[in-house]
Parts: sequence; C-alpha cells; structure tokens
Amino acid sequence: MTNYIEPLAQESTPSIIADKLRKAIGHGELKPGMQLGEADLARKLGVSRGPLREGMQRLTQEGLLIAIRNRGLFVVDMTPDDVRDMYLAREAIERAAARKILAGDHAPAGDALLTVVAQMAKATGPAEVSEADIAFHERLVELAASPRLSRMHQTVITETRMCIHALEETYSASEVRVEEHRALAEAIKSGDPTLVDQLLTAHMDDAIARLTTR
Amino acid sequence: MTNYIEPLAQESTPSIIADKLRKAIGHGELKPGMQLGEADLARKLGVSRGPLREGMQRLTQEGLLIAIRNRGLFVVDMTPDDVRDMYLAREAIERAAARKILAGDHAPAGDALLTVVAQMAKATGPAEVSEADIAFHERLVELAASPRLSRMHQTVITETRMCIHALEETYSASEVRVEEHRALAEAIKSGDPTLVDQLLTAHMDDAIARLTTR
DNA sequence: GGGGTTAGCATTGTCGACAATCTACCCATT
DNA sequence: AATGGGTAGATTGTCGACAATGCTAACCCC
Repeated sequence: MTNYIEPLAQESTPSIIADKLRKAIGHGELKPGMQLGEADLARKLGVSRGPLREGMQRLTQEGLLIAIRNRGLFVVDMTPDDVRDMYLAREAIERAAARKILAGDHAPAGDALLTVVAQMAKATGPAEVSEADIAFHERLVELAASPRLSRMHQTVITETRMCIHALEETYSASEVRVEEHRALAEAIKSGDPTLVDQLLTAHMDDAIARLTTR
Repeated sequence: MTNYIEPLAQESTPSIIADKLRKAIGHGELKPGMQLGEADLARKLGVSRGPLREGMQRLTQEGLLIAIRNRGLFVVDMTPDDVRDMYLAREAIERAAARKILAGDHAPAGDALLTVVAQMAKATGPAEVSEADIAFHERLVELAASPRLSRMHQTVITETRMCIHALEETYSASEVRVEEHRALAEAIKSGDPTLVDQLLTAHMDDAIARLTTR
C-alpha cells in the first residue's frame, strides 16, 4: 500500500545537483580530467551558477572534483596510485562493514547478500556485470547500518565506476564472478570472520591487479 | 634551505572557510546542534554569503553540518550511536593505515610515532592530553601516505574533538595514556600486524566506552 | 484557557551583474 | 626564430537584491 500522505522530504538543490554530477562522473558522461564549465552546465541543469557551485563543492570535498582557484573545477583523473589508494580505502570500509555485520545478525545478512548474488548470476554484458558486482558491495556496506561507512563508500564506489568506464575496452568484466561473491556471502552467513577477511582482501587485490594493468 | 620561489598555492575561499569552520566545530566554538546563520557568520568572516554557503556545503558533505532545506544548517549533534559509528569508521581507517605502514617501511614509521609519544608524555591538562592523543592518531594515518584515508580521517577526528569538547567536564582525559600509545608504536616498529590490530581495537573500544558513558 | 488563523519578520535560496583572473592570440623587437 | 608586451574574450569569484519559506507572536473565537 503506497503512502501518498507523508512528510515531504525536500532535498536541497545543491544536494540534487551533487547526486546528478556524481552519477554522470561514475558513468563516464563527465570524463576524467574534464573541466566543468559553470555557465554551460548550469544552463543544461536549468539552475543558476550559485547552487551549481554549491553542489560542486560537495564533490570537491569528497575528492571527485579537483578545484583550482581561478581556473575551475576538473573531474579527478585517477592514476594507478589513485586506484590503489581507492581500493585501500574501499577495503578498509568493506572490511569494517563486514566485521560489524558479523558482530550482529549475520545470518539474515548473508541471506540478503545471497539474494544479490542470485541477481548477479543473471547479468549479461560488461556494463551489467560491473554494476552487479558493485551492487553486491553496496549492499554489503548498507547491511552494516553505519552512516559513516556508507557515506565514505559512496565516494569510492563512484571512483570504482570511473575506473571501469575509463578502461571499458580493456577491462575484462565479461566474466561474472558469482562464485567468489557467493563464497563471501556464505562466509558472512555462517559468521566466519577470518574467512570473510581473507575473501574480501583477495577480492580487492584481484580488482587492483585488473584495474592497474594497462 | 627554505625555498621562496615556488608555485603559489592559492587556496579557494570556500576551502579556507570550510577549514575555519571545521576547526571552530572541533574546538567547541560552534556547538553541537547550533544553527549557523549565514548573514551573521558571513559578516564575522568578512565574506559574502555565497562563498560561505559553498564552504558550508563541503562540511555538509562530510557530515559535520546538517542541511535542512529552507531552515538552515546545523552543527551535527552526536548521539551515542553516532559516537559508536564514528569510532567504527575511525577504526576502519586507522587499521587500514597501520596495515599499509606495516606493508612498507614500518621501522622508521614506528620511530616517528615514538617521537610523537615522547611529545605526548609532556602534555598537561585535559586539552593538551586530548590533543596529544589525537596528534598520535593523525600522525599514524599521515604515515600511511594515503590521500583517501587522510581525508576521511580528517572528518572523524573533528568529530572526535567535538565529542571530547561536549563532554569536557565529565570526560576523564587527565591521564596521559602514553604507555598504550608507546606499545602501539613499538608494535608498528617491529612489524607485528596481529598485535597492532589488537592494540588499536582495544584502544578504540576503550575510547567508545569513555565517550558514551554519561 | 485553549485552539486556530494571520501577519510580520527573519532567514534561506537563487538570481543576474560586475570585478578579477586566466588563456590564447597578435604584434613588435631583438 | 625567440621573446616580451598588450589586448580581447572566456571563465571564475563574489556581491547585493529579490523571491520564497518558515517561525513566532498577536489576535480572535469558542
């Protein structure tokens, strides 16, 4: 039963803009290194430059945009070192999320992740495969119910998308790594912290190798 | 030999403003729950409302300010759950930082931390003790040379300061926990990952207990 | 006394204008 | 050919003004 009568959740314009830009960056519409011209972008988004600048300050704070005074804002251009650092951060976040899940009701969490794995198995084509992989990790962090881990994760996931997009002709994401994710979900379900850690770490190491080999 | 001839690093006004506000929040000048009035604050900072709003969007993104549309921006008010979440995030970051250090030249890093511990031993009074403790953890993450961990850490350290300030009459920071930090620095110097993890985790658990018992 | 309505004021959100800065191009000089 | 100076145009940074919104106090009615 859909509730139509409920408190309005009014999102601020800069927040909406930041979300749109974050998606555009993650999906390659705004390319790494690209300068975001305020006048052009504001016209396209149908807002004035003020709120656009505000939205872009949010992305600057999270590192997706680089602000250079008097010269403008640029989409971050991820070097191989950046990729490694990003995965280091991602590993920190996801391991902490897993640990929190394991400290609580890990069995239902494992089930929820197994549901995501079942969806993964249906993914076809590079874009769907990448997104399915990301969806698993997003769900993992979401299940930890930690606002701070979730917020930090949002940024690194956008960066992950950027990397995949930048390499979409060389990045071999055509193989769904369902079994790897299933093993992780099962380890979480059964509450085995050591195995979870090992699986997550190996997963990240593998991703780093694939994204930095060019 | 000091280099005077070097590229100017011109920091943007919103960035300067965000830094100032971050410090004011961490040191209790801007109290938890407090509304930040734009006109008043802009006048005090000597800028117009535009750049102030931009700076505040940065802090909103990192969670130090809560933006409610049409009602204004408020300094985050940390509940006990927030404190636990903040330490969860901090533990994730610092453990990852330690792990990275241990994967590299951990002996000089241990020495650098022991230098900080020596400074800690000289701290007197609650404010100095808290700051000395924080300085150790900041240095730890800095030594990992990870831009992302450092950026994320900045936020949780500000939140840590907020908590300490909010509780400064009940928070017993009069005892310098030098030995605890020294043990951690020694473990890093010697390259013992299991011990480092244990010490860091225990350190965080202790801090949580102290900050959430009211 | 309590509840509802309305007006006024304070504050926030956005806009367009103007100043400041940077970049690219052209011309003159060596 | 290389270097330096000047200029125009594009873009960024900031400002003040105006519109929109929310809060509070006053007033009226039951």
